[in-house]
Parts: sequence; C-alpha cells; structure tokens
Amino acid sequence: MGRPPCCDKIGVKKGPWTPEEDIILVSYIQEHGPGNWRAVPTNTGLLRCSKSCRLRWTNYLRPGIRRGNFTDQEEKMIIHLQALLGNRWAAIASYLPQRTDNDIKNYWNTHLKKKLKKLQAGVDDGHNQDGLVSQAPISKGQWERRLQTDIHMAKQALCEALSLDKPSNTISPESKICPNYTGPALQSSTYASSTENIARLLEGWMRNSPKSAQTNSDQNSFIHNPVPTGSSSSEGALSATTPDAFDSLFGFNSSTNSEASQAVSAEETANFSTPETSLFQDESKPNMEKSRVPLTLLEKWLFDDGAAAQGQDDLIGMPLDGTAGLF
DNA sequence: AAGACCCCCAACCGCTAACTT
DNA sequence: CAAGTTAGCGGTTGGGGGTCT
Repeated sequence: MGRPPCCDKIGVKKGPWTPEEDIILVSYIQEHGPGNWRAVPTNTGLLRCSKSCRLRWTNYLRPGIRRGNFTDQEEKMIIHLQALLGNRWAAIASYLPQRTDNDIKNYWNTHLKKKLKKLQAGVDDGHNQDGLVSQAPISKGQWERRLQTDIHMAKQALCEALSLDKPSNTISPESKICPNYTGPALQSSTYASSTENIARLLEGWMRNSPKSAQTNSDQNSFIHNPVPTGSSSSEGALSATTPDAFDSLFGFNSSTNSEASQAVSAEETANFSTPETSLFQDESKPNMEKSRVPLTLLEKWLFDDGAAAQGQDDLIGMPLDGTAGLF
C-alpha cells in the first residue's frame, strides 16, 4: 500500500486563504492548541488539507511573527547561519524566533542570494559566482585549512550576529555562551498588516459575538492550559476572548507603532522566554528544541574558544568569503 | 494610459524523519 | 521489527502587485 495523500484531493480548497478561513483556524487553534493537524479540517469544517492548515498557522497566523523589513542584524545572522548550517531554514529560523523558516528562505532566495552574488562578482578572485565557498579544485591540505577557516569564521560570525542587539534583562542560553548576546532584536519593523487585519477582523467579529468580556486570567488559563476543559465549539472559544485579550494572547497589538507591544511581542516570541509565555512557540515550532540541541552543542563548542580567543578585530578582518563586504 | 516585464511571497508539492500500532 | 501514518522540512511555483517602457 502506498503512502496515502495527506488529504482527499477532491473537495480540498487550494489557493489563498480567506479571512473567514483564518478566523476559523485561529479560533480552533485557540481552543485546542496547535497540533493534531489531521483533525483540523474535520473538526473545523475547513475545506483545506491538514498540511495547508499547518502551513497557514506556522507561516502566517502564528503569534509573534514579524514580517518584512529584515534588519541588518537579521540579514547578517541569516547569511552567517546559512554559511554555517546550509539551507536548513528551520534550524536558522530557530535562531530568529520572530521569523518563519519560509520567510527566511524567501528572503534568502530573493534578496540575500542576489546580494551575495553581486558582491562576489565585484570581488571575484577565483571564487565562483554561486556560493560562499569556492568549488575550485584544491588539495586536501588546502581543503582542510579552508574548512578550519570557514568554521572559525562561522564561529565568529555567529557570535557577532548573536551579540548585536539586546534587551538588558533577557537571559538566554546564548548569553551564557556568547557573553555579548542578550536576546533577539527589538527593531522598529512592524508586524504584517495581514496579521493585524486578522486581529482586527477577529476584533470586529468578537464584538458581534454574544459573549463579550472575560478576565485576563481566563486568557492566561488558556495559555497555561491549552487543553480544552470542557464542551465547546470553536465559536465559543473565540467569543470567550476579548479583542484586547486576543492581542495580548497573541503577542501583538493593533497599534504597530507601540514600542511596548513590540517589546511584549519580542519577549513572548523569543525562544528563550519563560515557560508560561511559550505555548504557541513551543507548539508552533515543536521540533525547534530538537533541532536546536545539536546546534546548541555546536554553539557551545563554537563559542567556548571562539568568543574568548578572538578579539573584535578578527571579526572585522575576517570576511566570510566575501560576505563581510556587506557590512 | 497600457502593456510587458520583474519581483516578492504565500502556498503547494514531494520527500523523509519520527512516531504509532 | 515492520508497516502504516503523520508532521515537518526544503524546493518550487504561480498569482498579484509594482516598475519600466
């Protein structure tokens, strides 16, 4: 028996999601939490395959996602992490908790690849045009030296990237490894208007719903206890959340210029946040920890000698096959 | 003003690792 | 342990919006 399709091809809707579908999905996940995606289309009545629902959630509806306007620091980090990890977008995304792997992948393919290519063309001295590392034939000794150098540079670059911007009170695993690192960037970029729109949409929708206000503790109880406690339709779950609570629950605020809301979002979405803030992060990137484990070990190894042994001068003077020209 | 072209990104597809029975 | 099932990942595509001519 072959592998069955993830969903019946007949009657499955494809293409862009409508706000209504988003609402249904969000309200369902709000009630049941992410996971068990196979049950989502059945239980919600959405004419979407489970995969599509998961993708929609992880790439778009998931709280705390920052979209567009990649900062220099993020760019830098992506470039170096890509050099270090290759096209392991999920792993790279785990270091940028506010970005989805899809987003990073898209950004890499549409912006960074081009940028690096251009730069490499400018400084081409035997390196090829396609990647960071020359594919020209080299001797084994050269290759080993090169590998060592690449690892060395990647170490430094990662340390550097992680040390860029820092809310002062955040204590992260990275901060232990790399003393300069104190957390993810809190930049001026805004969340996706589309996410906002959904929040607004929900806001309006909820205003019309029979139930209105609930206490924050109720919202928090959802955060702390995502398992449904009793009977309810998705509609009930949604109506049990006030717009404000929804904002706080989802870690964003409809006023995107609010520094406070951004701070909250960043904090809540940070992978290194406290357990009580991390329901969605834990669930939306369930294998993040898994994928991070070897990386963390790697980082430890990277930073143990990298951060201590190398001065900042080296960072400046040590281009990552031409990428340093970017900065 | 309008058609052609380009770019971006949301979503899809296929593969595979991980989990369950 | 093997077969079946599910979730997640990375590559790719296509539609829509923006820019150019």
